This record gives sequence, structure tokens and C-alpha cells, in this order.
Amino acid sequence: MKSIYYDIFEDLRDRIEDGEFAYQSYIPSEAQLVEEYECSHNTLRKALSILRLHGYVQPIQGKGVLVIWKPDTFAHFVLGDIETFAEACERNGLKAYTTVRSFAQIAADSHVAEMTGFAVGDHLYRVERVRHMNGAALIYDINYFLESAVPGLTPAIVEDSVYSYVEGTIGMRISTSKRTVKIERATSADRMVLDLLDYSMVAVVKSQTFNSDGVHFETTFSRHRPDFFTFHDTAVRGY
Amino acid sequence: MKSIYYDIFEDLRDRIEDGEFAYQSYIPSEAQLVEEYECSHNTLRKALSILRLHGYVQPIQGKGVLVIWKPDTFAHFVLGDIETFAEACERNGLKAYTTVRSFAQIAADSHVAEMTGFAVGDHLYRVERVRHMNGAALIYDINYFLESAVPGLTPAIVEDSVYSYVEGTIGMRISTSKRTVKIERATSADRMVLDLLDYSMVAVVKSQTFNSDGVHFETTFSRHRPDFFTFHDTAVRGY
DNA sequence: GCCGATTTGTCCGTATGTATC
DNA sequence: CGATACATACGGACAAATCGG
Repeated sequence: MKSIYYDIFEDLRDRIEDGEFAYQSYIPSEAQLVEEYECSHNTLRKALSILRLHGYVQPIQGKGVLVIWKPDTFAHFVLGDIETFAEACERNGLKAYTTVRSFAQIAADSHVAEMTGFAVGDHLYRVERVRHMNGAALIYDINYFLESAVPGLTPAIVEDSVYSYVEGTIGMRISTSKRTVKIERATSADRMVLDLLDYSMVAVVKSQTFNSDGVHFETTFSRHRPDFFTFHDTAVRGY
Repeated sequence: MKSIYYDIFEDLRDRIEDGEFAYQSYIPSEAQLVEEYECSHNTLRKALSILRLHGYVQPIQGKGVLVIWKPDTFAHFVLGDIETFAEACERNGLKAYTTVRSFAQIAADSHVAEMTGFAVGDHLYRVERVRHMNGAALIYDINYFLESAVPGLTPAIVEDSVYSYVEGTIGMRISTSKRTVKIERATSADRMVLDLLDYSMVAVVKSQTFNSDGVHFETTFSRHRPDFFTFHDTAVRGY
């Protein structure tokens, strides 16, 4: 990011994760940090608010800004921020690859429109992909992309990374993602596509993603094998 | 809330939900809203940033602030903000009640400490409760409360509402909640306590909650029957 | 293509309120 | 009570993106 407040956020976050500021200790006061970063009061406060929203600190009026972050022990697959499949795998040190199961251009009928939130008649790419990690088929993704927002999509691109295509080549910026997690019974397609072992259910993440122009350009259903699924979230009151 | 920015946020949110500002339309410009609410542009911008974090709007530089919120069709149980069981039931129009299955004071051993994030030796209340909705046992809650932060807890209080006790009587303010969703095989306890039908798995929400003093005072494991579980989340890039 | 008006994004400085110690 | 630290609010300045003439 190019902004000062975001740089400060990242720096403070790294200093917490590196252990310079320990769990249940106070970071330097606002005045000291303003001095150190040579920025204004307001800019520093914006960085602190991001730090708080991410669950790193708890500012306490009259006392200071307390660190409430500890290194996490859990491994596996963690969602919660907007992150690509490739990024998440790399962060967890996993060998991963993607296979494309189908690729089609469709017009949304009433059923698809209802399911995805697109309008009837919208031209969409419908893509089915399977995510393999350490040799096992663990995630079955069904994507619907709005053609007008993501023109020129090809099977080769979706096998690589759609996000690096849209953010890199097209220059679109991803902004907001609304997600819903549910548990569903495994379908026969799930059983065919995934290495489900004896599991009879899957975790389904439905996500609707908007770009920085406010265009809803993607709805995805991610169907996960239960034992390999984790969803993480930080909620803050008053924001 | 007592603050101006929060009042403005709530007002704008309500105006969007009531349909005054429609999906994919622009709300009035910053200058107009500053005029209308008689506040400074910074205060208004703070309200807008909260609106954005909740997935209501997408501000677009040079154009305006676009509404990206639509009424949701899904019913059932929706999480995603910090919300009590009673609040969530009321919002969904459900008849609900809670039964207390066990209530004990314990000291955290290494196993409990590992599981909950408390320190070995911490004095805790351990509470097991079952949430019934429309006559069916759907959620099995196992709570661990830090005794020093929530003194004087009784079975009668936990049967009613712990949050109204701690926020009302004790005067504690809840601030941050870190949550993890996983899918687990149903245990024999799950089967005994819940009306599981033929489901063999449960959705488990682990949440660690901090108060406004930065004290981690609660860890809860909420075990849900799959068909009655929904978790909702809005993620925004750059925050 | 340029210019100016409009609108959001970032940053700064200051003042005042509130909680803690 | 005074000093410290965070919380809220105001007003001003300039940058960046968009749009219409």
C-alpha cells in the first residue's frame, strides 16, 4: 500500500508478530509513536484502528494500547481475510495444484440468478475446479464470473490464478467479499470429485465478491472436505 | 452509542435497509451529508468507513458512495457480529430457551489451557448449556469463563443470559471476539444432548472473547446441528 | 485532449472530553 | 488534584479519480 497509515499498520503488525511487543504488554503511547513515525495524531490512530480490527490490540482509555495477539498453533487451511488459494497454500507450506473440471459461458436463468445474486440474463463464466493439496482432492470450487467484468477468461487462466489475471492483466481491484458458511450433505458430484473418505458432509463457503467499482463480479461456492476446513474471523464491537 | 459518528452510521444503515438508498444507487455526497447531519467531514467519513466495513457501501473515488447491500433471503441462524443467543433468536423470530447441563468451578490443567488459551492454573467457571429453538435441541455450548473477570456467576444467571449479567450488573464491556469454525464428527455427548436426527457431524464455533480491558475472559465451544448453522462474514481489502 | 467542477482519499494541527493512575 | 493516555470532533489543505463541456 502506498498510504502512510497502512505502512504503519503493517510495521506495527510485524513488530507484534515478531515478538517485539508481547502478548498482554503495552505498545508505546500514541505520542511516542507519532514521534517515531513522524506522522500526525490522526494518521497513527487510523493505523491503530486497523490493528484493532484485525484483533492485534485492545486500546484502553487512560492506560495504553494492549497487545492481545498470540501466535496461533492451528495449522490447516485458514480463511478470514480475502486471500487467494495460492496465497493460502503457500502460507501453510503445502504443495498444491488445481485442475479445471469444466469451463462454460452461460446466461443466468432464474435458478442461477437466485443462487448467485446475479440478474437473470447476465452473461457469466461458469467454472468448476478441484483443488488438490498434498495429493488429495480437498476443495471443489464452482465459480460464476460476470463476463463483462472479467472479459477474456480462458481455461488456461483459471487453471493458473484468476485473481492474478484480474488484478494484474485487467487491473481490477478487489474490494469487498461477503461470505456465508454452511454445512451440507455431500452430493454425488462431491463424492465423485473429492477424496471424501467416509465423510458424508461438506463445508460450503459461498462468497460474493465486489470490485472497487462496486460491481458484483464473482460468486463462488467452495465445497471443502470437513477435516481440512477452518474459517477464522475477528469481530469487534462498535465497528 | 453516544458518539456522533456511530449515530450517523446507524442512521445511514437504517436508511439503506429501509430502501431509501437502493442497491447500486449512490447515497448523497459527503458535502451534502455533512450539511444534513451538521457534522465535520472527518466525522462523516468515520461513519462511512464503518458502513463500508459492514458491507453496505463501496465508496468510489471521483464518483460517489455506492450501495452494495441487498436484503438477504436466507433465514436460520446467522452469526458474524458479536451477538448474544437471545438477540440472534429474537432477530430471527424464534421461540428459544436455554437449559443448563452442568456448572462447575475448575482450575485449568494443561489440557484445558491448551484448548482454551487460558493459562495453567487459571480459575474458571465451566458451563454446559443446551439451546433449544422451536422445541428442538440445536446448539450445545461449552463455556469457560475467567472467574476473576466474571465473579459471582451462578447457574441461574447462565440459564438467563451471561452477557446481560456481565454488561449490566458487572459493567464489563465486550470488545473483541476471535472465532474459528470447524466441522467435527459428532461425539456421543453431542448425540445424547442434541436432537441430531441422522447427522453424524456438527459445526463447532470456537470463540475467544476479550473485554475492553484487554482481558481474555471467555472461551466458548458452540456445537451446532449442521442444518441449522450459518456463519456470515464480510471481509474488506485494505482494512 | 484539456480544463474545471465534483467527489472521495489522505494527512495535518488543534481542541476538548474521559478514564487511569 | 495533576499528569498521562486514549477518544471524539472540528476545520483546513491537497491529492487522485471521474465526468462533462
